Amino acid sequence: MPRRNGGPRRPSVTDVAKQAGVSVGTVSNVLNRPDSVSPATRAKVEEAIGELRFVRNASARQLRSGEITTVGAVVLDIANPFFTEMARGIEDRLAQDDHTLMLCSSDEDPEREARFLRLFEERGVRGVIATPSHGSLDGLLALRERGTDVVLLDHTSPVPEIGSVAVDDVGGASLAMNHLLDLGHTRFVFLNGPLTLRQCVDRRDGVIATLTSRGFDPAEALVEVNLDALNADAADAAVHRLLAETTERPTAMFCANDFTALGALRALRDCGVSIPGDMAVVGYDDVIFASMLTTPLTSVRQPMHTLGWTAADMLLRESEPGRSRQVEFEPELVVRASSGSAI
Amino acid sequence: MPRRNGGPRRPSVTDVAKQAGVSVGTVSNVLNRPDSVSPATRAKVEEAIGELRFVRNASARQLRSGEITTVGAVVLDIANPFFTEMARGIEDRLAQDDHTLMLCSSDEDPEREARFLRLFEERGVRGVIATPSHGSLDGLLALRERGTDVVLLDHTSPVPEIGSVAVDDVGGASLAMNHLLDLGHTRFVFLNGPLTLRQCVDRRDGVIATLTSRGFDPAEALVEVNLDALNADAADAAVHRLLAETTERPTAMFCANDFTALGALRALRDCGVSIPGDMAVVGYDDVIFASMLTTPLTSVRQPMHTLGWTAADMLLRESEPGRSRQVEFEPELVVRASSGSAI
DNA sequence: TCGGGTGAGTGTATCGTTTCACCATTGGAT
DNA sequence: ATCCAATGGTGAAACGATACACTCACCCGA
Repeated sequence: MPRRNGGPRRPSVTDVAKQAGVSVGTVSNVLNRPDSVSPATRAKVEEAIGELRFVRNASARQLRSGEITTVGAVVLDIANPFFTEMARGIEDRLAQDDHTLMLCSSDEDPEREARFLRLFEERGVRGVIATPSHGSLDGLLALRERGTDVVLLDHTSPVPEIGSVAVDDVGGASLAMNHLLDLGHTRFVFLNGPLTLRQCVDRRDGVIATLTSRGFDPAEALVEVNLDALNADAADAAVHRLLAETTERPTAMFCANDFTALGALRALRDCGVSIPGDMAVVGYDDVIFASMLTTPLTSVRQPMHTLGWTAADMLLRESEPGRSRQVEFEPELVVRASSGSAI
Repeated sequence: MPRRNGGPRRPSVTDVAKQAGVSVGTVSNVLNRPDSVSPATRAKVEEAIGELRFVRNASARQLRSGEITTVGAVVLDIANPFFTEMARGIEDRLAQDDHTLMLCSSDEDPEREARFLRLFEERGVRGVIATPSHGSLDGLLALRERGTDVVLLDHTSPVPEIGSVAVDDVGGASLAMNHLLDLGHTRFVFLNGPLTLRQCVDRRDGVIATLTSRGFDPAEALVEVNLDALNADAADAAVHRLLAETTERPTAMFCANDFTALGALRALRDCGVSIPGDMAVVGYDDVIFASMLTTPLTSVRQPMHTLGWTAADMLLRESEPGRSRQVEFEPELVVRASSGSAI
């Protein structure tokens, strides 16, 4: 039975009732419907609560009443500012309705993800917000089918029963490329990540489409580099290789992610390429330190806080009829020194 | 009563028992002590569980058995990599014992902190790990007194009933200063934060002590700058002011935090001060991007993951007798290009 | 044949709340 | 005097899973 660690049993409503000389029902009323109790008895009960240091038992409460004020969230990586910023947004929306967030990091491991989903379900959470790891949505779909509300984050939902909040990655890439084209650049590098990630595929589509629509032949104007992972070291190495091989060097570079942009910047400086003079650079995500680099980084900003806020909002309004279930936001370009002007 | 959202009631052990033609006790045995059930009946029960898509109700389970596998943690800022890295450490240790973490961010707001502590207590968590906001430990002490185990993180405990895991900030500052002294520097800037933060006070003590012990008079060799907040913009402005005012410029700078170091680097470059040629710079925390700057930053690394791991370990072993309750780790200096050599 | 041991399964009390049908007491209105 | 409604309060029945004391076969050795 639940005891204080090593100590005596925690006081229950029964103890409070005894101490105050009333029935348990009255104690419960004081706790949940204080207006329906006379001031005198309420005072007595409250005093007893204080004296005994009574603290409600959430398990019993939830078991009986079924009232749920917890929402579960699984993100890909809790160490990435992109996700923590979204978590902030979720939390802020939940706080408005006195709900709380239970945050877990799947580390892109489907097994961990499944474990957390089961945990949430056993807990009987109000709903789950998830950034699915690695394509497979089966677990989430099954969960939804068993009756738990689900909202997808940074991933568009393929089915109408599951809501989703995402960002237009095709459009984001267009923003970046149009910016560079407007500056007069004609030869580009696209430093992209693995094409198993939806984000990378979408951003590539945006790059290609933009070039084509502006009258360029991608096969000619674009050098594509695909990294194994979206991190700085991989980017650093790739850029070194690129500079060594290429004879006619491009003048602009679009990176799929700010971390890769960071690595690229390091490599470029290493090789004596000035930024933005010899090479304009644009990143993606606008993470916290993008503006704090020695050469502040132009980047595509995603409304991270709003994403989280909206997902939580969608979950809490789940029962409302006829609202839109698939939301997509537009990213925004933040221009800083690293792109500059080609003229 | 707990229902699927909008759907029928979730199946319970009773439903499973009926479906499988056994008693509820047997179902419970299959769930918790599968070896004590014959293979034939176990199969029947498991089939029923699958058919009905039965999922345990955690509230009822916890209410009856008192078994707790959740630990609560409150950190100051979930967006700071320093804290998320510690959270990782906590989670890794908890996973070993099949426990899970409920992570909350107090945003340094004592009211939010109190709200989360109450939530944890009502939930009957196994214990709480907290980085206390703003000095006052009263809430934590009261919680402990009511029987919930508590471990302090990045803060030394003033009382024996509460364990703590912290880092020697005095020693960390010494590492940084000794490094700069060894390089031959003789005039220093200490870019510190507000002295209401324990960390800033301790680091200052370390700076002063080190200078003194190496034969310098701090009043002469050291320029102290106290920022209102530990962020890049404040540091940037302060360094601009400093360079304008000072006639005999110091050659080395120690920053209380990597974010302030970032701002300082920006200001220095702005003013044409070369790094590390004209000014060596050392930061604190070794956050993720410290190594990825154009001039990689020398920084004092704290064993963040280990801190979290140890705190969780301490909590899980709470009942063991005679183990040390106040742990302090030593930080480590990571030397990179930004400090270089003064010779 | 009997007593005892063992393995498999049953039935019910229990955890701490909330809910809800139900009583008592009051103070008017009829 | 009688009835009615309102007000404040009671106490037992849930909620779903677990623990535990118990029954019932069945087998074994004496």
